[in-house]
Amino acid sequence: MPISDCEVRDPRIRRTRQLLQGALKQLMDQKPFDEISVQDITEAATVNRATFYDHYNDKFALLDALVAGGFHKLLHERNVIYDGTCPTAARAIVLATCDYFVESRSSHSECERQGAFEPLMDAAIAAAIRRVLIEGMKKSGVAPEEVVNISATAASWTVCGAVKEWFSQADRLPAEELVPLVLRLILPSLQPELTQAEPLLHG
Amino acid sequence: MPISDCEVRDPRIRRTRQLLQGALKQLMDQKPFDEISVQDITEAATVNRATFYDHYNDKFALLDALVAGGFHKLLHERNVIYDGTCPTAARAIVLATCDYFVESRSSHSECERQGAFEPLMDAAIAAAIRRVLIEGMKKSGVAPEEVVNISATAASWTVCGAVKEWFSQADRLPAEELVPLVLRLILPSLQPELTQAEPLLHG
DNA sequence: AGTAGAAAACGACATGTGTTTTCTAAGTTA
DNA sequence: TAACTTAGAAAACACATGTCGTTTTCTACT
Repeated sequence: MPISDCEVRDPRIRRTRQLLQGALKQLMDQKPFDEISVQDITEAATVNRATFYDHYNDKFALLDALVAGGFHKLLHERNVIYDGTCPTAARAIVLATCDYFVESRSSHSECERQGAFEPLMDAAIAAAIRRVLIEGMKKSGVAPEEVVNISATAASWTVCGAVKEWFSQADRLPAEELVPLVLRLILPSLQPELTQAEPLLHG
Repeated sequence: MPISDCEVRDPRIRRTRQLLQGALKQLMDQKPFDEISVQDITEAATVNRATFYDHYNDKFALLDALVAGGFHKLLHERNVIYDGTCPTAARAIVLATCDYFVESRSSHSECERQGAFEPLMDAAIAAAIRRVLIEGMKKSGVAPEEVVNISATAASWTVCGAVKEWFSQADRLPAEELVPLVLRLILPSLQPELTQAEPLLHG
């Protein structure tokens, strides 16, 4: 049964997970995710196959951890700290998402034929964005928690969906031009205090 | 090699796929998706296991077809035809999404422990919503195609994400109260013509 | 420094996967 | 209706998956 990733003291655990994630990362540069077996991963990681299952339920869980960790690290490197209001941070988040898509999908050999790969990547990225947004929105405390959660979730999915669509387009705009478009889409989510104020819709 | 689902003449093919989808649907009322094997499905469907692979690459593809088909049918039953502007249709889409989550997740025995199940469901639902939105927005032709695609994708993900979060909450609001909240979130996506007009953001 | 408790390695096992080949039965076209 | 065409059944194959005990190794704490 896998143990939570945060606050792992034992260096062996950190080491093993590092090896597994590194192995998956490396293998994904060579072949698509659904052609990679757990065996391949554990061999490349020089770890016993059974050990894999002490840490992750399946290779999807490993992918999830890899993407979430990588994206979160990317945000951290850029000092992205969302404070609940500032559009600069929102802008940085969108740009980071663009970069992450470009980086991690162009390398991951060719287009994935099918399977559960893309949805999982997307969900992991959205979850990472969501965490950052919720953290920031809670600090500014402009709305009740349920509304914050819904708003942050919606915003994270909006960013992820928009960037995904942008990335899928043959001759896509420069990322800088996508940003204001996306920012406008998520603005209402990031300002939940206005939500109940304006009677924008009728019937 | 699977054949496209639309425009299938041969009744044998329709029958087999119907059986497979029905079997999966039925099995998911009994146990979680990741405990269901292709064998289980084909046995319940009285179809040979090899035949399964003539139609779907794996059980994830079958799930995708099931969800996409089911949700699209739900929208159609309610005569949801998005015309590109009308909030009534948007409202109906949100409500339908709520209902679909409630119906299909509460029955699917317990919470799924892990795996790629939820992301796939979500992606399939979002894709179905996206199709409806794009169809409608293209008719009204208020924006260039790339912008329509990005907007529709973002909106569909927003709806799906918000409803998912709403559904995950312990004591959730009534769906009717969620609707205006979500509508406000997706309004900018549904009105892409305003996108370049207002200088809402600076810095 | 020594020890209790943990995590890792290992081999083995039952089951599931995806594909291939051959054969039959059913649908489609003329 | 007959000839053509193709879906599906059945069985077998190599390989992957997930799980179990057991043994070994290492960490963390006294």
